[in-house]
Amino acid sequence: MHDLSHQHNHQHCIDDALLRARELCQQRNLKFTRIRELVLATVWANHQPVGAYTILEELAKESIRRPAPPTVYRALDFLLDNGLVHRIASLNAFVGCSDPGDAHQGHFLICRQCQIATELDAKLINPAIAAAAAQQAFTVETASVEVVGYCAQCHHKPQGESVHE
Amino acid sequence: MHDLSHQHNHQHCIDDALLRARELCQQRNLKFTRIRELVLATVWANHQPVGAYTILEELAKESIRRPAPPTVYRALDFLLDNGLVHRIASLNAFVGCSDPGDAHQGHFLICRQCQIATELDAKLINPAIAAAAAQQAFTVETASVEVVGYCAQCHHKPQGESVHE
DNA sequence: GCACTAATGCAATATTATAACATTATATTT
DNA sequence: AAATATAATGTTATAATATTGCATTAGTGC
Repeated sequence: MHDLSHQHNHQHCIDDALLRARELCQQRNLKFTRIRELVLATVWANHQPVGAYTILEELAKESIRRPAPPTVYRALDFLLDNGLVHRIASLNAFVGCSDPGDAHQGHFLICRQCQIATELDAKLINPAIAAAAAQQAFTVETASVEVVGYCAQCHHKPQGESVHE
Repeated sequence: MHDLSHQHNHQHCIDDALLRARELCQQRNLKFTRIRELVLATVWANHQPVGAYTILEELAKESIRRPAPPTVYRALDFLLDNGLVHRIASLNAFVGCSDPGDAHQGHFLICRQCQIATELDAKLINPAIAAAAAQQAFTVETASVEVVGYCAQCHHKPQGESVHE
């Protein structure tokens, strides 16, 4: 598990994520192109989920002509397909996967205040989902869990400091 | 629990949902207006989640001037606030709540083939979520679970032929 | 080089959702 | 009933998110 406390050497997260992505693509004979790398780096810029159009802004800074939305969405599709990022449907946003390679669904704790999305251990949740689904003879393909609340660092702090409200 | 088998008297679901909504609004001194009723009826037209703009089409059929999007979204907000419908973020769609009154989050099984969304028992899932969140000292406010797969009626059938259309 | 495929560029558009302000309906008080 | 207040709806415009379709470019194998 990674250090998700609010004061951590985040550059390490970014470097680590990019390195693992590079390795994973090499292993699978996939192309980790500049665009894909830039998009992944942007997603990993912090632990807050980031929207496609925010990523687009970042891409624009790095290129002469402003890229169009499909550029971002295609890169995101690639990263999603290869388990390098997760999409958080309730936020229409994307976040780096903390455990790529092992294909899995993202289950997230999302802090209302600092917006940090922490991937939670699927092993604790999936059995409960499997059991509940089995009750209805439902065959699970994918499952996503999105929990909203307050993280340990934020839940004692006053509300007003949030970007949200 | 309600009869969600594929051959059921669905008119009963609709009538029941509308009746309970009417009662709930009366109890809480809320106005169950024509628009809200129409929107709820559309959401309950079947067990498949329905998009806001599809609801808008239905509203258009019932009124002289075509309503604008805010009309639908405001009615949906009302219904969401009062636990009469749930929003399924991964589909940008809305589905009737099978247990209104008891304020709760929707946890859903969504069939890839027939698209029916079945609300699953939160009591089986929430403890697991609570436990996983507690591990990270995270305070849960709301949690949503969206499971995609094949329902009992569909999961042995060949792709492409749904029982209910 | 040539053919093939994957990736990207690019223009247009689709889909989902909200903001801001005007008007109408309902309820409450007088 | 008139006056006021509040909630609901109408209306216009626009924001935010995402996709389609087709052209072009880059890399790969022959």
